[in-house]
Amino acid sequence: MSKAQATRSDILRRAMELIYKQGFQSTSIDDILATTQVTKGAFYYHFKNKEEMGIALIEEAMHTEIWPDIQNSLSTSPNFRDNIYKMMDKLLFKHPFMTVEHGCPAVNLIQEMAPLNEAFRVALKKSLNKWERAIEAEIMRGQETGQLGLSHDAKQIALHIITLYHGVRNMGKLFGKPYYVSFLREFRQYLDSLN
Amino acid sequence: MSKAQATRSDILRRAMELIYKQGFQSTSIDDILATTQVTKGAFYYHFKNKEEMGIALIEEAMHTEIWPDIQNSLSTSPNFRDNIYKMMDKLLFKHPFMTVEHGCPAVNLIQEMAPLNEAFRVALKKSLNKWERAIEAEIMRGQETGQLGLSHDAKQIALHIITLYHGVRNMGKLFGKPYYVSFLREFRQYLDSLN
DNA sequence: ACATAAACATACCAATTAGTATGTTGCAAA
DNA sequence: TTTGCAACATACTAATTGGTATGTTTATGT
Repeated sequence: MSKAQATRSDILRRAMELIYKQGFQSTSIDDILATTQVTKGAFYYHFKNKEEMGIALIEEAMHTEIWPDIQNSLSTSPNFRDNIYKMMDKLLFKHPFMTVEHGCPAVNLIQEMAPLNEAFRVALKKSLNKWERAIEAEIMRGQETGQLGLSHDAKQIALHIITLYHGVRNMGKLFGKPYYVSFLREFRQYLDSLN
Repeated sequence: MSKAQATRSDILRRAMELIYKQGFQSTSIDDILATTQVTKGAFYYHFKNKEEMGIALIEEAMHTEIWPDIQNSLSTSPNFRDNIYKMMDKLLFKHPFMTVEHGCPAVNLIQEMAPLNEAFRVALKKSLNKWERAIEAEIMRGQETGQLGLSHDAKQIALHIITLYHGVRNMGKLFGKPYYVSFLREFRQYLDSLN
């Protein structure tokens, strides 16, 4: 990685941390620069403006942070229910920097920015669609191997699972980690109720 | 209502609108004043600071906006499933100022402010607990009338329903009203799967 | 009618904001 | 070695921010 690429990556990493904790609009560029070796000139060399940096964040950082957990879970065991459950468990409990307190950066950004900025909405939707298709594929694999009836709509279930993830990430902010635990129980029951 | 109370109420109503659409941190006091007949002196006569106004918003406006929909649905029909379904339907489709685009003000505020401000977290949690208990009571009524097995944990189900509401409000920001429709179908199935 | 406090109105301030203008440095090709 | 551009660095600006200081008006009890 060239020095310039490293600078760009430093900006994005630090921006990710701060935006995750404070929100996009409330994180100033000076905030990001203050805790980095980067100056304002460097920032505006790499990004046209704050918005473009946010979009880059979604497309790059987001992708390298959350996607691995998903791919490490799905299609690993023959039982599709176990895989989806493991995916949820990993996202909620095993991620290196996501906390119950601050939730999930993708969920947060959707909440904050989707209504305000079309470019954000498109980038976030694209990112979520990828996840949805991965879950959908796992469910269809379950159907093909006879673990799940063909009458179920795989896409609808996939979206429902993502909806649950969004919900639990928000509820966790109020009720803390114990709610994650009780949610996972309910989630397991939901998966088993699909027959 | 005295003139002073009307002023205070004007501030809160307009603040609600703006905070709902832009978020708490990104709504400035000048924003609120600009579209009201209220001056800064009046604002700071009624509220110590922006934070205190936000707390008042949660406790008052929130309560008069969302609570009626809940009480108008629960305990109206003998079938507890119908009532809970109706509550969800009303909240999602029938509310006078909530839109799919901007979601639910309570959900938004939890997302944004719960990790940043303890007073907000407490006020929001209190507000949500009230809702949770109302749903829980409805479920227990269902158990007492033999519509639902006693082995179910009413509180856990109530929290799960609220989790779903949080999730769908967020997902709606990306996928629009059609997703609400498909979610409601899935929600009906979930309610019926509880036996 | 008048005192007194409640309910405002206006002018201001220091800090912060996104963004720009104008530099400088370092390295790679000629 | 010099030229040229990529990759920064520094200093600045106009606008916006939450909050305050210091007034004026309005209602209300006596």
